[in-house]
Amino acid sequence: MSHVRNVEQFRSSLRRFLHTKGLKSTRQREVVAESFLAATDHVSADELYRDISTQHPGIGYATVYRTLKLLKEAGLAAERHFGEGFARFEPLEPGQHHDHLICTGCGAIVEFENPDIESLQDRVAERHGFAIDYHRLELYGRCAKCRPKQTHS
Amino acid sequence: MSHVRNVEQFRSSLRRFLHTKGLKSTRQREVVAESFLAATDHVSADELYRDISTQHPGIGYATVYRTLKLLKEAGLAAERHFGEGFARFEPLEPGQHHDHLICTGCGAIVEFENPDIESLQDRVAERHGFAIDYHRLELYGRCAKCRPKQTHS
DNA sequence: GTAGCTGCAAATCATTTGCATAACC
DNA sequence: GGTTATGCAAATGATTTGCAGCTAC
Repeated sequence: MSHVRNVEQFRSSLRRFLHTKGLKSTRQREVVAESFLAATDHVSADELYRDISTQHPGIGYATVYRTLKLLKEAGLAAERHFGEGFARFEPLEPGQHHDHLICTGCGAIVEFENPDIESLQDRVAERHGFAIDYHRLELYGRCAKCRPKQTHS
Repeated sequence: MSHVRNVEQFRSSLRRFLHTKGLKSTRQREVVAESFLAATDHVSADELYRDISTQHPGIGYATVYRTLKLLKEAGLAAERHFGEGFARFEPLEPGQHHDHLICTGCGAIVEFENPDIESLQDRVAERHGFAIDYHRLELYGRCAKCRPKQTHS
């Protein structure tokens, strides 16, 4: 889903963000951003760090965390918590949003979008006087492969 | 919403659970369970510990955590993460479920239920071959009080 | 009795931060 | 050239665990 992405565009978005904020565009930040995009979606900071380490042993844990935080601020990454005790991150296509189906058997994560659900959410929020900025919807269950076979007996 | 609850029923559910598992019903576990029910919904372990401390200075942090874990296993408590860096817990009415509206201004948490959203979720899951066990839906935004006043200019 | 608990302190794990040095603009 | 970034190591904060003594069954 988010794999079809314009790397160049992502890179320049980041540069623009850094420039606007008076921050510097460094080799490390480019490397982290690049690896982040190249990685499977929903990497943890640790996974990303390890990925990077193989090619760039110099880059430290702290830099990975610091860069991920910047990417979030730039609106280029989203932080997710799937109840594993640590965070996972995914690249964000500007203006795009999706929710997740998580298989409690094999850990597979499937992304989906559903406008009908979203408009119902808006209606609920409105009813309570809220103005929604963002939301989180996760469905936990068993994927087709992990589903226990039907008991026919 | 979950404040109207039968304390006696909760207590006996816990006892039954402990007994089935060959675990013991102790004074501390009763105290923690009691305070948990008495507390405002969505307490953190820390808040609960402090609550308890005032009446029962002997009970330690570890016991609070351990009992909360038991309550989860017993299906009597749900653990929630609202992005604060720690967990919040709420008593669970058997078979009842609800979602949350969270104000990013004042931290207010409002519970809601919406069957229409739930059935759409089921349909989405089905389409992907998933069998849903549970889900999590959180809407983040500003409540009526915290909403910036409309800019009319 | 004895397996299962408790309380404390120490351990763990993810994430953050202080600081001296190094890199961008 | 001065400000901001990096990399390490140490700090933090939430949660867990080891262990010696205590308690329920």
